[in-house]
Amino acid sequence: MTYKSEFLNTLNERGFIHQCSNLDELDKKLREGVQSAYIGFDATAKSLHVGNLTGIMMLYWFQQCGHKPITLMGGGTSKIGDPSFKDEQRKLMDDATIEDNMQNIRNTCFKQFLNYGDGPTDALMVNNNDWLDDLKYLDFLRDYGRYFTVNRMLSFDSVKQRLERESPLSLLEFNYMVMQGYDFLELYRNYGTILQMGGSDQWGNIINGVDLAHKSDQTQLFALTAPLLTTPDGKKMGKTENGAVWLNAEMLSPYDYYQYWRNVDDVMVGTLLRRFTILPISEIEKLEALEGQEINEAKKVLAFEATKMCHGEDAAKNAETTAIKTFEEGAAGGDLPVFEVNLNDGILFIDAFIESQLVGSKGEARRMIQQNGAKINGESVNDPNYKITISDITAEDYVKISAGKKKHALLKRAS
RNA sequence: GGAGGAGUGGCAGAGCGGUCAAUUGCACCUGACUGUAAAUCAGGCGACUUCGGUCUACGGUGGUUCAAAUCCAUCCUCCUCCA
Repeated sequence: MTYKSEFLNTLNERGFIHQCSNLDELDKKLREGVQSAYIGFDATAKSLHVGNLTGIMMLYWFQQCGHKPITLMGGGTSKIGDPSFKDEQRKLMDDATIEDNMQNIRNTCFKQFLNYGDGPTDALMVNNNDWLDDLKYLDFLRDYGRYFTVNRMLSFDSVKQRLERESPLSLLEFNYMVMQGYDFLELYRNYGTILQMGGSDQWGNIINGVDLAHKSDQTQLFALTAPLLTTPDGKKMGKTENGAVWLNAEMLSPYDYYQYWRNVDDVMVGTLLRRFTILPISEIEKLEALEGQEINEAKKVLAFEATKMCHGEDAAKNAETTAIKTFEEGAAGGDLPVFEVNLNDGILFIDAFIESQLVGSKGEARRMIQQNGAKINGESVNDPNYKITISDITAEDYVKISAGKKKHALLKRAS
């Protein structure tokens, strides 16, 4: 299927389109001139993670195609908590924390992908707290509450799941979808925003806004969702053993970010290249065609390009160099975490593990050593009481310790 | 407000006075095989340890007992039915 608008064509060939409330009409609108679209983001952490990247990329392309992207921060809704597919209630947050998170997200995450400013196609960041905070309960119920039926709200997957699991769903959280629907209306009225995008799990919430605008303002707004990324065994993307894959370099180093992409499943490579790099489709098709061991080449490109998008070209190059040194030459690269220790007195291998945060406890370190997973300068060491001293320092003036094959750290002597 | 039921490790879910740091599945970690992949196989999976043990844990708090995740009381939370 081809579209008339550049935006939809781009999204389509890159695998971003899952559901749309009215594709033809949206296609037409997008050709009529500059439009604005938004995606809502959570402000519960001080960084976004790769789970948000699909949305960010959609806004990226939206802007590249000559439109105005709006990033809506859920400052107000963060006070409530999205019940979608969560088993437990989210903890509530105070204003100061939320505000702090928002600034962080804007300056470290969005900035790499979107151009903010005052121009017609410059990105805009708004906080729904600005209008939600002042709502008067009775007025709101009278003006908008009448457009929502509980019957329908109960039929949403996000709610159904919660009820089926007999997990508590408070009225507070139940209201989340009403708030989110109202956001859309508010953005339409203030900025003429006609489109809300998101992951397919947000479909219900988005449609709420579309319906609300239709009923209250007799206008047609649009919903567009992207397929949720899952690995072949059905797991959600974006989590590692250690938690979320953050976009903020302070919370996850560019090297680790690079490694995340470098280690994705074979079968995901094509999808991810389309979605998270801006390489021309023709080039992606070539990379996708690689088989067997050669897929690694495609993964390197993916890792490099994705890291470049998020952290810039220099950081991507450093990460790549470190990866090559570490994995292909068995040496060590500059991006590995470095810890200064007093090597004159020596340090127990086990303690060095703890110190470098490669493991969480001494017991775990012992296990690692017993199971042959612990290495010093690439050599397995089986003695749990081994003491690292100056004699372990390599010609490059460091000691490399490894937990398993992928986690490495450098020890340097404290000066 | 009334009557029942339930709260166990990241999740699911056994145990129902000692042999329980707690069966099992999923998740996770390490090793082998590979390609920094997947699948498969082997081992591991509370903390500390002089590897003998020690400590903290089965919603909270008290209690019974030589001994409690298991019994009692009370509080909290959730579920179902009734008002």
